[in-house]
Amino acid sequence: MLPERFSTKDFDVAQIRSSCSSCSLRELCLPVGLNDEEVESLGEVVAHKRKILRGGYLHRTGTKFQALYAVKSGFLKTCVLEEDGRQQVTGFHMTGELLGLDAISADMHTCDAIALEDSEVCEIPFSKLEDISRTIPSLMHRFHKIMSREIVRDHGVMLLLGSMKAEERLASFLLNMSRRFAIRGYSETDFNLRMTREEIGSYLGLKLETVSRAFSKLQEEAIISVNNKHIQILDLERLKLKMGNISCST
Amino acid sequence: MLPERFSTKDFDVAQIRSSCSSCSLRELCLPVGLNDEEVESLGEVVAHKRKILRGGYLHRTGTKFQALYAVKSGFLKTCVLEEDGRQQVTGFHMTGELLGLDAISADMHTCDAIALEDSEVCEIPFSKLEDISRTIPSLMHRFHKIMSREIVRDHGVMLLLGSMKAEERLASFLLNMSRRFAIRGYSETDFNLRMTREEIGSYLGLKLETVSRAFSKLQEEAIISVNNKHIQILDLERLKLKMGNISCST
DNA sequence: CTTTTATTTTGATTAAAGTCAATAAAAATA
DNA sequence: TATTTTTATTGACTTTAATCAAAATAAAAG
Repeated sequence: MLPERFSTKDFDVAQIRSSCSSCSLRELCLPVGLNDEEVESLGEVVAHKRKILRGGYLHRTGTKFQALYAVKSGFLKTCVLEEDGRQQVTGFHMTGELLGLDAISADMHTCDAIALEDSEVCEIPFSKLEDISRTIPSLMHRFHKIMSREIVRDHGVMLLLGSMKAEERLASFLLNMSRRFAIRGYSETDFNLRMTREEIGSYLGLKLETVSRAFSKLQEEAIISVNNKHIQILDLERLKLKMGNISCST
Repeated sequence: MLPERFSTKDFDVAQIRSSCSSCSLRELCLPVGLNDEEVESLGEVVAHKRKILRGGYLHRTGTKFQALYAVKSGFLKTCVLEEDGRQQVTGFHMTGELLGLDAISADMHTCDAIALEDSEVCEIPFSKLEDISRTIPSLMHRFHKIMSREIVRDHGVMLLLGSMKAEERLASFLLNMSRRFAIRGYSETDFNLRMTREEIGSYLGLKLETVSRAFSKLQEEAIISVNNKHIQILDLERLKLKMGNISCST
């Protein structure tokens, strides 16, 4: 199901040192340049690995917060669900990304995290992470940057939801997916989406029919090619023009 | 311009100990229960105070990140501005709240912060905060909770922008304002908004005319009374019903 | 205090997206 | 493989909010 040009090269350094911190801690560790001793401390932090089958929950709203989760493989969505049935997908999460940051606030998860394909995560007990980050300032700083980046990302989504039209939103979404696949060594112009039109719609603040129509429109214009969940971007530049100069970092 | 029933009682403890950490550090310090020595360390952190006149910038997009800002008094908005002129108000900020969290990510401010009335902030140099939080774990944890809460708040705004109608959005906004005024000792049913209809609209993903119509609608229904920026909530319960069971914590 | 500028309200019209409905296609299950 | 269920597309129509425009009100500046 995954594209084929995936490379684990980036993770080799960590892989040699610690069994579980392999790709899961890429996000948190690699950019800070830890020494062997420091990485060893971290090895203790991420002792536990978890597999979640497609459709399964990594965590549910209201349950006690124990650990952050680093996505080792797979694809997940997070969504907030209100009593009245209103639902909003707040994010899609792929390899190397960190989940559970919202739960620190009230020691309780504020959203559901559901696997959109069989996935693996590493548990990072949060109290341990805080302990260790006291002795490794660069790790603490790195963690702060990750939290901050989530805030910046959310502000980008707010801009999208607050000021963009359906087609612009979809273009923005596709470019974001494209970039994130590219970072992980997959094709930036040819990929399979893991989520349904309804889930895309929820994330983009649109109904599934509107999402479907926007896909069809972009295909008519020969900007993308759509076969169900398989997307090919035929003209990256024109797709970027569609969203009108907005950066695709959301 | 501010409502009159304001009390500084909550801040007295800190005020005795350190001149500037008075109300500015309420958010960050008070709930962690620091001892005198710890508060003294913090006094060094928040040495610098700044006044911003109405319409003035606290910080601008793209400028180097140096410090977080704790609002000591006044009222500010933050907004992201795109090259094509698209603008989105990402938040309104009142006494005791912390600004600049988005800037940690790339060592650069990602939004403008503009005073909507004459305001005072305390600068909290971020590197110092990180240093000190190493020796005061409870402060570090408190800071993590604040960042996490910002993420939760943003998810709430995403839900609002993604799934609520104009009138529901405005009801949600008013209830949020009401709650935040109440926390600070002001009336929860009678207050002056500091922002224009256009700024409310930008925050809620609506045009100013739509915001105005929604105000008029709620007034017609005798749920609120509107006199320009002066709002009276006549029926808090019905206002809550308007937004359909969604919590007003955003 | 008067003039100018900015803000707010309201109406008429247009554009965009939602809703309802039918069909088709894909995926999951028996 | 056949059947059921889920997901996606498309059309017709409705609702919602945006746009355009004018007037009224409030705030700021001279």
